[in-house]
Amino acid sequence: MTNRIAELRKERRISQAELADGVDVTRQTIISLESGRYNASLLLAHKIAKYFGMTIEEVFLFEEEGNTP
Amino acid sequence: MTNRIAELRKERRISQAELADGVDVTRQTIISLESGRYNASLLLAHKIAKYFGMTIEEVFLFEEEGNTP
DNA sequence: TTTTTGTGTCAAGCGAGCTTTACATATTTC
DNA sequence: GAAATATGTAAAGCTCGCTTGACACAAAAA
Repeated sequence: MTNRIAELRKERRISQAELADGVDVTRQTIISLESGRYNASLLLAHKIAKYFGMTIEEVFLFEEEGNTP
Repeated sequence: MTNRIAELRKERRISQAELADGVDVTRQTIISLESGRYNASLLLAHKIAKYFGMTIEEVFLFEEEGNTP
């Protein structure tokens, strides 16, 4: 799973600190999400999507993983 | 945050075990999600939504919580 | 009546998500 | 050149998401 957070943030010229503040987490958390260290929780994903005025599916990309039958 | 998992599951006459199998978690996890013991991870939320042929936003309901300014 | 199917509880354990604090470095601004 | 702004790393700590395994009970099927 990947996400478009850094991309969307730069498009809109928003700093990590600004976003972190807007969705009520620390800057560390934003860094970790952008660098793929771990995935957002469902709640945080929703807050971030809402912050950008998009749906979760538009911000977080689930490229058909877990297809190991 | 609430979800419509139990509702959707019953509509389609699917058992908890069947759903658990379909999204690759244990039955315990489904029970816990349905009873609101905790929230799904983003990845699991996506799998469940996909299982029902819906979006995350349609299955998981974020009723404007966290509005404590 | 016995067996099967579906739902639920309890408890221990591990890794993921997030926090806090502190430090490093590059770029801009004064 | 000094100060502010933006991004990044590292490590310790807590809670939450999910697992495993065992047991309980009700309703349907045999």
